[in-house]
Amino acid sequence: MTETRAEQKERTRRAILDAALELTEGSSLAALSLRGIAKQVGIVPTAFYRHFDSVDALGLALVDEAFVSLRAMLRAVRQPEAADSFVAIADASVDILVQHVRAARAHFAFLARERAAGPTLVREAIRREIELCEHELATDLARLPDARAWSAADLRTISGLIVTLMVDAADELVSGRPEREDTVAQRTRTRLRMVLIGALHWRSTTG
Amino acid sequence: MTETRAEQKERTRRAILDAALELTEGSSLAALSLRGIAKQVGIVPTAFYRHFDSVDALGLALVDEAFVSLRAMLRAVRQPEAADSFVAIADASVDILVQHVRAARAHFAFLARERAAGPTLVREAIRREIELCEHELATDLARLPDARAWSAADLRTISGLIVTLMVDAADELVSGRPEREDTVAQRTRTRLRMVLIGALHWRSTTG
DNA sequence: TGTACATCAGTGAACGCGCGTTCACTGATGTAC
DNA sequence: TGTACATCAGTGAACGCGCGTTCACTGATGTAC
Repeated sequence: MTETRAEQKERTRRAILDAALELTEGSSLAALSLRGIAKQVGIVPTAFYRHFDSVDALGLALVDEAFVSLRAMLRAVRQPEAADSFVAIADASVDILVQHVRAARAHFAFLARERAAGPTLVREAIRREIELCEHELATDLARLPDARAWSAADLRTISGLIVTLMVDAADELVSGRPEREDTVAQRTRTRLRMVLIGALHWRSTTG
Repeated sequence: MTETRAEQKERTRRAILDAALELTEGSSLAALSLRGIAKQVGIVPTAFYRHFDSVDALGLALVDEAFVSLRAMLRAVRQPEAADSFVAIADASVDILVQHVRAARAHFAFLARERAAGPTLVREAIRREIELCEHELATDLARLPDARAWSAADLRTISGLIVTLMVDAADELVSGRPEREDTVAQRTRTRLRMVLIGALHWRSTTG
């Protein structure tokens, strides 16, 4: 045999998750239909229950999966590297965002959608994840020598701004045509530069 | 009689639209159910057809309504007034945003949701409206004396940044608890200040 | 290697339910004289 | 003002459909000897 039963089962499970991600595009998690998924996968509706306890359980699995992709990106962004300036870090982060969104487009599209229109619990979970991200960025920024002039509140403002711009870029990347990728990346780099210039002149103009 | 037949009919139509907006919260336009609306309004499902041709037609009416609220806000923001600085304009714009979101919360919540998860046509319409908004802001900014140092591309970057931050603020206002209103407003004002400082130092550091 | 049995991914019929929409109706409101 | 008729917002029965989930089943894959 070329494929064990376990491998075949995993392949079907994967196909169900992929079909769910695909069908969710253009509507939402709440509108997912078991029978639609089954049709797309090429199994009978009842076979679904060999892989998930219910449609809700599938929804949870999708959320978990998408979060794995999101956290993988955050980890990559935080990877310590020889960064000599804010601008260099920002540019590198945009590259990492673009790469990860390209590699797991369906997951990021799912997150972008459910962040605005998902069930309350999912919305809150995504929001919490983004807040965590802001907090970690603030911590990372605080370690840089140029950051000494900033108060804790300044750091929160700056990291909040950066994360908002990155989330907006991710939204654009998943909702636009793939050929817009470079445009969005370039625009986001410019935006981040402008924000960083504002941040660096912050105290000198207000304090 | 205290109410004409026409007035009563309009009241029911209004009740259908309000019920639809309320039921759409937490899910999406695609998941709207005629029978759910009818139950909420207190009419029999078939009475719906005295007011709308179909459920799709109701969806279009909601989009139209929400756009009226959005455009009313944009008009208010552009109202020429004695604004002596970018910061004063920005602060005033945040106030107008907060007021309008408070007054038409359901409409803005609808737009925030459908922008990410609505039918493709609706998503594109909202996106176009936001782009138009960026373009108008760029035009307005170009008229200000301080803007002479900026190229057309700079103007687009700046207005894009500002609109992105305002849209994010609107998202926060409709999805957070109402008591967060002041926090969101204050944070947005601070963000806009930082961006404007970056914009004012833009050419001097890069050109 | 061959046989007898166990496992279990996928099948197909069936269930009760809510869906959008149609149709002929009712009876209060509105109008013409 | 009173009467006879028209309008039409809302009613209630009915339709065909897709939904999630249950159940007993089949038959290929896997295992024990």
